[in-house]
Amino acid sequence: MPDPPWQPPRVLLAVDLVILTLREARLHVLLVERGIDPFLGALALPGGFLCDEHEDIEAAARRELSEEAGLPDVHLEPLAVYGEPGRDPRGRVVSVAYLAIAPRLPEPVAGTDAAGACWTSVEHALAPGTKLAFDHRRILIDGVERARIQLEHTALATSFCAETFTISELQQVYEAVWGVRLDPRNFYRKVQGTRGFIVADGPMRKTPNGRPARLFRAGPVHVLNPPMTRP
Amino acid sequence: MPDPPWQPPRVLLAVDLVILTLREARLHVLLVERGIDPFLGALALPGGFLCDEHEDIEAAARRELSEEAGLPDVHLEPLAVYGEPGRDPRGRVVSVAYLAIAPRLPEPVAGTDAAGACWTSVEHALAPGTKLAFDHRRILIDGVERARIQLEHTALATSFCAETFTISELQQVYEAVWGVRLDPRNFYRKVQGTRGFIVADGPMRKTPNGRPARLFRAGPVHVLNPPMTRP
DNA sequence: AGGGCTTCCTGTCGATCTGACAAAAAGCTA
DNA sequence: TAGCTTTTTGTCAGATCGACAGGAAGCCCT
Repeated sequence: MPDPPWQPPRVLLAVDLVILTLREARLHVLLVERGIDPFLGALALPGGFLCDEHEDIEAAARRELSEEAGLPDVHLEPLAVYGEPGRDPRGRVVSVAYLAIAPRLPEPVAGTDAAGACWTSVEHALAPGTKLAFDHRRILIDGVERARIQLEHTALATSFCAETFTISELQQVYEAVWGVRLDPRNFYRKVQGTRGFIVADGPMRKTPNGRPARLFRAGPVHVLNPPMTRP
Repeated sequence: MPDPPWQPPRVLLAVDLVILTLREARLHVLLVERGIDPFLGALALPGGFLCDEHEDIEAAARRELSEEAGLPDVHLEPLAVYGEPGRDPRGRVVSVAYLAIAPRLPEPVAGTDAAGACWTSVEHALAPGTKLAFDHRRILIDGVERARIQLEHTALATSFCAETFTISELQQVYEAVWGVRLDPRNFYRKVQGTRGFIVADGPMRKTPNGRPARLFRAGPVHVLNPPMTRP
């Protein structure tokens, strides 16, 4: 059968980043104001196209992470693919979304490439009145839900914290991401009972207000056994 | 700044399917023998390129599911993206993998498009001597692991069963996918205690051997609360 | 008909985990 | 030193889980 040389279609490949952090005990996401044509001026997740045909997708995500947010070394994991035909008016664009978790940072962002990059509370970013470019609202919802699930089964929460942290700081991570209040005593017992989750960091202490707290750092294990269960 | 009209690179988009079922109480995956150039004659997961630029990715997965396996209506969910630059010798191919679960079928496959499609036990497909095309070994490993996790938290196990099933049939699903032996009495108690997982299907019974068993069908809920825990 | 076999279903029991508290310990401030 | 805050250590009842006993309900065989 002399088939005509049918060629499969080619698509544009993009990466989008859901970069989450904690600011003032609330979950925030990094949004940029778009400076080019589609959705110009609207808020969007950081991201961009593959720079050349030989660039690895995760490498592209790390490049955007560094270019647009100045965050070289943070937790990064694939989230999902978004390739609905009509999602980008420029043509067929398939986007690979990544979830990135950054510890609390002093100033919004420094040395960025995008016009205006700013931390926005997830509550505000997902409020009915806020418009996000493309299907970034859906991507953000999926990213937050993924973070919530990962907090249950993995040690992701330590990625929100600095190198050393107290147990109540870790608890604030869970409370902010899950959007619930937890009992400090039960949380203390649970976290201490999950071997390998956190390890004591010398007898050092810290003095915010009240009794000084012990300092810990991330433990060796990544999957929590038993898992943390949200109410 | 007069930027030269830089164009982002275009890539080929493919879908690959990890289609799992149960045969003789063991987990099987559908593999096809490749009939064209790269990895000709080798075993591979069913899949193919997007047929045109406007086809939805999940629609393409359903199309392949129907063309190569003759399975129109089965559980289908996105698995992951595989886009490493060197994974396909023909050029830059990014593949979206899907996980499909089919109930036990009488004959291997009927009315297929691919040359030789056959159910292979996952144990054999992942044995050290078996070679799979591209990075399909990695995709299969990820698919099986995903199925194991989904069995814990969702009612996916009912997708392996016929419309009505006994509790011990459901238990065989868990044992085959998890690769463990479970206590029938504790399994019975656990499944019955998870409300919405399975619902009784009349007082009907079945007679394989031994005392007749009650028949059930899939319940309304998809996420299990509490989850099933593997040992 | 009755014994033996298989599988299904119902319970029991101790160990463990969880959620809701009490209360002591250790700092600061007034 | 009293009062306040936050951390840390316990306590205790209820829920859950793994291991097991044993009855119930069919079949097969003699």
